[in-house]
Amino acid sequence: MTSFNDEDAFEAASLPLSQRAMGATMGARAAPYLDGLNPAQREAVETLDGPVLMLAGAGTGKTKALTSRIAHLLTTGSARPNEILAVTFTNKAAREMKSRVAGLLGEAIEGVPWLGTFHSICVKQLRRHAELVDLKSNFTILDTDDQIRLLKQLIVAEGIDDKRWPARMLAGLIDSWKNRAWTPEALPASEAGAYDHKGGKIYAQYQERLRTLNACDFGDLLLHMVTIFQQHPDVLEQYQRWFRYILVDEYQDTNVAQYMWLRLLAAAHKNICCVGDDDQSIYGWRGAEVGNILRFEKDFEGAKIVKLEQNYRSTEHILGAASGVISGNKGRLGKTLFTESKGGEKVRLIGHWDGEEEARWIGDEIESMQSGTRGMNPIGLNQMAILVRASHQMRSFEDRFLSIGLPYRVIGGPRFYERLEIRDAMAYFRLITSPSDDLAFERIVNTPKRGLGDKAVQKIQVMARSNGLSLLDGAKLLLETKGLGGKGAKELAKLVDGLDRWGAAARIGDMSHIEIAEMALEESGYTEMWQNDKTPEAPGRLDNLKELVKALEQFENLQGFLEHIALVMDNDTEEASEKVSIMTLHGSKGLEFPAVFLPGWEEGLFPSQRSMDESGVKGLEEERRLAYVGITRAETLCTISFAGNRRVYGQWQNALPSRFIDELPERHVEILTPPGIYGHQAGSASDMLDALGGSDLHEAAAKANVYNSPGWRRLQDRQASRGSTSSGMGVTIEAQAVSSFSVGERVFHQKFGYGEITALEGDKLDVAFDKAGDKKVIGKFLTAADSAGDVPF
DNA sequence: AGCCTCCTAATTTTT
DNA sequence: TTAGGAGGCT
Repeated sequence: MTSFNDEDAFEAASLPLSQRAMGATMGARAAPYLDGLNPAQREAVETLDGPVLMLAGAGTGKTKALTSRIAHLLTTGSARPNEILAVTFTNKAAREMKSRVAGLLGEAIEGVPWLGTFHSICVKQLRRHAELVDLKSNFTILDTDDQIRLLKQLIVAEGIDDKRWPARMLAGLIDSWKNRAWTPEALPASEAGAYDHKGGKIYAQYQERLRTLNACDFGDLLLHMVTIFQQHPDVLEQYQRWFRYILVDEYQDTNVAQYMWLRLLAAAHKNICCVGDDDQSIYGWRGAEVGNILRFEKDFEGAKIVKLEQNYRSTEHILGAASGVISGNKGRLGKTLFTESKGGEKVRLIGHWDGEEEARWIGDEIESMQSGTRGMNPIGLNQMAILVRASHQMRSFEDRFLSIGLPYRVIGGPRFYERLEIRDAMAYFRLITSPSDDLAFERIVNTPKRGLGDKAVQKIQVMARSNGLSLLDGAKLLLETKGLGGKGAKELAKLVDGLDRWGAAARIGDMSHIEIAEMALEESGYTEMWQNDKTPEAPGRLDNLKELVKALEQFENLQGFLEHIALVMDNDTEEASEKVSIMTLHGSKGLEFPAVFLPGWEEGLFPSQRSMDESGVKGLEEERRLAYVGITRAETLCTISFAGNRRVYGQWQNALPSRFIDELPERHVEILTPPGIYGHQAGSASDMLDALGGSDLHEAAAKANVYNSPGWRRLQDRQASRGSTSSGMGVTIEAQAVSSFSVGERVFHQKFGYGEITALEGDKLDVAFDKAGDKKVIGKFLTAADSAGDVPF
């Protein structure tokens, strides 16, 4: 089949009428993707030239628009496949786009667009131009583990107490510097002083080490390409000519380095189409700059802004609730989602006594929804999700679901390729393909145990360094010079010999890479190590190793496998069985479920206290966007809940309902009454108390405290005044919580725990905390503690 | 070298 | 509460 382009259209015009009619039909069939688009989507798809910002709210069909745009570029002949660059953040998104583009085009187009993650595309580029940043094109990509081990060596060498200054912390810092496109030379002095005044220095050393190791970390992939583009205009021009049209997904998540890379590439032709939603920017803590999307019009003059606001996912109540919450943020680009679907259930809101009860209630609710006893059609478990703010919240659900036998799946746990045994195995593979991979050598030299402890490894390192050799070669030399004795020497010789043989086998090629991998794992004693391991995880690890070997089948050789795996660490195995999904709010972005539960909406937990402490209003706004993302995951049923008491790090703490609850527009919310003894009618706080009867005094007092909390009272008031047209949702948490404290009063602080007020200065208070000592804190972060909350029970 | 015990710290996570 | 790391003991 031929492709459709301008010439075909031109030819069609000169054809006899009958054939012209046929051509027209074919034309229509060639662009069926345009038919299913609404006017806004269509505009975003058809505006091919110049900068376009597609502001796509949740559930407004942005992937559809994006893929249709690619199809349109191709079918109109505006671009050949390899002239299109489409970038995503995750491999999953890239896969999805690839398959959808293929679906739209059928067989019509030959060739493939450059479609991939920022990192995978940068790797391709960097392998081509590695020498420009003093690397060889076969550089290895370090994972976080390698990175931290390397940093730790530098930190120790620098004489820093790595307990006070953990390597992780520096790894995070360096990462954030790279996200902002700061090379060691460009690092602002204000930043270089971080990490015990040595941050900048160690950063430079680290980069130097990477160069000698012929390695990169993830941040480098982008940063090196930006450097190359800036220093070698000829290279940049080549890519500018090559990629005539650029598309970017999730633009609100781009960091500075990614932004610079994009700007450089688009600088000549400005044919860049960025798709994103400022309201769904939830990765600021990882370097994403909402500013990038907010500034688009200034960055690209004459940019066309298209807003996709028609939502195809959720009911009007769900959208109304989400819109209400997000409207509390300042400086938004501003979109208003609407839907043509009317009716549906309101967002349900329910308070619980504690986290366990919340889990119990949600479990029951899921079961009744599943069986259809809720007066609705039964909903399958696959159609339901529980979205939490922090992963430790998952635990109460897992406990509960295990005990009632409700099948669930946790999404976003530790990933396959990050598991210990997989990384060990891959370190063996790395050494087989590149014997000078020192980090891999360090990792497995004593795994399984070979009697090669710190002392032996140090000897190898000294030998290698003083002779300018890799660790493996250093080890060989050490053996030759008899620098190591006894059992260690014998074992090391065995390992070195093994690595030589496996490596040779891989080069000769009369064994498949799968056989070589199996041989290495077998002869090194690695498999045996787990077979002899009596811990309960061992069988699982052996299974994983088998799975790893199986994964090799899809690759030509070990090298190809390793290169692929460095960037594609995900492993979503689409499971068919019916299970409720439990995941974090972050993990839920981009997904949708008919029924969604949003538990744990409590001040301090959500919005997260830490976020607010560290990033102030910016942090709070990001939390609010997280709330918006959560609500908009739901198609038909959204249930928000909070608990008055929660065990945090073993200590019972009480909490107020989240301020986000106040921000839900009341006409879209239905307030449910908690079940059990608290459930007798829509009672007042005192009814609630009465219902408690003469149980344990502490407990009763604690309950009284919860149900007298401003948040709970507000809920009660709201329930009482339902139907009234008052729009104001009442005073915010801050306004209420800044109530007057007095010296000597017992208070509670989310971070510091319980304490006693020792002095007052306006809204700042001196508090002597039981655990955290004397602190000066702002009143709004404190709540009054009664004796009840004080006593763990 | 390996096991055991004590101490500390504790969001969100992709590549 | 609990998990992971570090340091100490055998």
